[in-house]
Amino acid sequence: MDKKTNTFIQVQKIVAQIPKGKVATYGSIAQRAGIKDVRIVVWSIHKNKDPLNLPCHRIIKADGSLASGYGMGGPEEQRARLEAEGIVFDLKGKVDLKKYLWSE
DNA sequence: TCCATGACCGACT
DNA sequence: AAGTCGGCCATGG
Repeated sequence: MDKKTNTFIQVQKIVAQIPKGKVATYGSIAQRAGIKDVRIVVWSIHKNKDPLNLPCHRIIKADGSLASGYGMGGPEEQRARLEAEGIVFDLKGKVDLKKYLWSE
């Protein structure tokens, strides 16, 4: 419960604030969290055991493509969840970051 | 305590 | 255009 939780909370709080129908990239979250490395964000989410409070399916890569290694049934599961929220994928299987990227 | 790894991103060649 | 490398934070063995 020391600094590890501190960083964890940063990411958790930000991710939890992602509005429905929007997506965020690792880099954006890292920047918002004040972290200089996206790895911390990755670690926080990947190590997270509570996906209910952390919509990791809304987190994608900077290219607009879905993250790999999704441990919930594969990218198709993630895509289905995003589509259910109104996110549309192009023919390349990517998300239109210009429209769906969560920017405040 | 040191070494290696991680659901990534950006810049450079 | 595509491949390579560094970044710099935390975890696990």
